[in-house]
Amino acid sequence: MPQSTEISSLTINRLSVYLRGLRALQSQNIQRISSSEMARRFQLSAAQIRKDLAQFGELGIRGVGYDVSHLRQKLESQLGLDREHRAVIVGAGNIGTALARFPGLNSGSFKVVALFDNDPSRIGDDLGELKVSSSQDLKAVVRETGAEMAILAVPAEAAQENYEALADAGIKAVLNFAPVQIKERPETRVKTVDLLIFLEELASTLR
Amino acid sequence: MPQSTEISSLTINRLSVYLRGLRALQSQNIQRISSSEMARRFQLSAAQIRKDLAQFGELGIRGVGYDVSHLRQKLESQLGLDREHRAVIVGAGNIGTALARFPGLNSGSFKVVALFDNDPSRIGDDLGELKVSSSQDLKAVVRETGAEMAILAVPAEAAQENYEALADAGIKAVLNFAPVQIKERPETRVKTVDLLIFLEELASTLR
DNA sequence: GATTGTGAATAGATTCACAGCT
DNA sequence: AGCTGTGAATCTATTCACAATC
Repeated sequence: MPQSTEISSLTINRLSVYLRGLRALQSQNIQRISSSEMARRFQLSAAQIRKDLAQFGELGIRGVGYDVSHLRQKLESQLGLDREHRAVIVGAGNIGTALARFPGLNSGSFKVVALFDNDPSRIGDDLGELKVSSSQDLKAVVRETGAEMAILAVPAEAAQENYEALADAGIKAVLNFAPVQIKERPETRVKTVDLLIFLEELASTLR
Repeated sequence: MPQSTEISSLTINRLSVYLRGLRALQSQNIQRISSSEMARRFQLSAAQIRKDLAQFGELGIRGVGYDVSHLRQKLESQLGLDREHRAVIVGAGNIGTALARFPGLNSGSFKVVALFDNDPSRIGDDLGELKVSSSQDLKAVVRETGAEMAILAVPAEAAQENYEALADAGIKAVLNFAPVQIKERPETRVKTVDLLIFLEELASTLR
C-alpha cells in the first residue's frame, strides 16, 4: 500500500539505518533476511521495522522474509539516494575542512563539489581535490556544478546571511552546524546539527 | 512540582535551546521574559515551553514571566552544566582534530583534556594546548585528569573496541561519530551522531 | 511452520483552553 | 490585566497480536 501521507523524519532516520545494515548484509552475500533478524542485528523492534517498510508497498514475502537487494534498492530510491547529490561546503574553518576531507561525504550518493570561505588568506588553499573558493563566486559555482545541497560551517553570527546567500543561489537543502536557529525560507530546507546539544544531553545523564 | 518521572531526551534537547537563548538575553541585560516572547524568539510554542519548565518546580511568576538569571541557573543545574565536565577525544583524524580545535568544546562547562590516537606517526603532534597521546595511555590519563566523557572519532571498524576501552577506563558517557550501532554497557552511555544520516534525511526531501 | 502486513491497543508528546496567582 | 501552571483533548509513534500468505 503506497504512502498517501508524509513519512515522518523519525522513520526516515530509521530507513537510513536499515539501509546501512542492508549494505553490510549484501557485502556478506546474504540474500534474504527476516524482520526479526534485522531487529536483532540493529537493536530495534521487529514490528517497527515491518511497519516502516510496509509504508511503501508489500516489500516482503510472508513466511520468508525480505530480499536484501530488492529492499536496498527500494530504500535507496525512497531516500532519494539512487542518484548523485552534489553539495557545497561554506566555511573552511575546522569543521568545514574536516568535512571536506571526510570520506563518507564523497562515497555513495553525495559529492562535495566546492568549498567556500570569505577570508582572503584561505582562498586558494588546497584540500585534496578541492580548492577553497571565494564566497563571492557562490552563485556562479552552484549554477555550473548543479549543486543542490550545502553544508554550512560558519560562525553563528554569519549563519543566517550565508543561508540567505545559499537560498539565493538556488540551493534546496542546508545542513547547518552553527548553533543558531535559522529563519527558514519555504524553498530551502534547513537541518541544524548542534554538537553542543548532544554533549549537553549526555552531560545531563551524568547527574 | 518536582519531576518524579524521567525527563525525555526531546525535552532535554529543548532545555539546551532555551539555555542558549537565556544566555543571549542575559548578555543583552534582559531580566525578565514571558513564555510567549521566548516562543517568538526561538520558534517554538509557548505552551510547550511552559510545560517543559514546569517539570522542575514553579519557576515563573504568574502575571509576570520568568526571571532570566534564575531560570538560567535552574536549567544549568538541571542539565548538569553547573560544573566542569572533562572530556577526552579518541581519534586524531579529521573530525577528532577539528573537534579538539572547536572553541565551543572548551568554553562553558566542557573541557577537552586529552586527544588520543594509535597511529605512532601522529602521537606527539601539537594542537594548541593539546598534544596527541598514545591510546595505550588512555586509562592512566583518564584517571589523572578525572575525565568523565569521551568523543569517539575513529573509523567505524574501530569504534566498538575503543568504546570498550573507554568504558574500562571509567568513562561514563560517549559521543560517537562513527556510523555504527555501539553495543552499550549499562555504566557507559553512548549517543551516536551520524552525519550521513542527517544528509540522507535532507536528501529525502529533494525528491 | 514461518514470517509478513496490519488493525487495535498502548504509550508518548504536543496543543488547547482556562483556572489560579500576582 | 497578564501570564503561568496544568488537566483535558488531540495528535503521533510504538507495540501487540493475529489473520493472511507463502
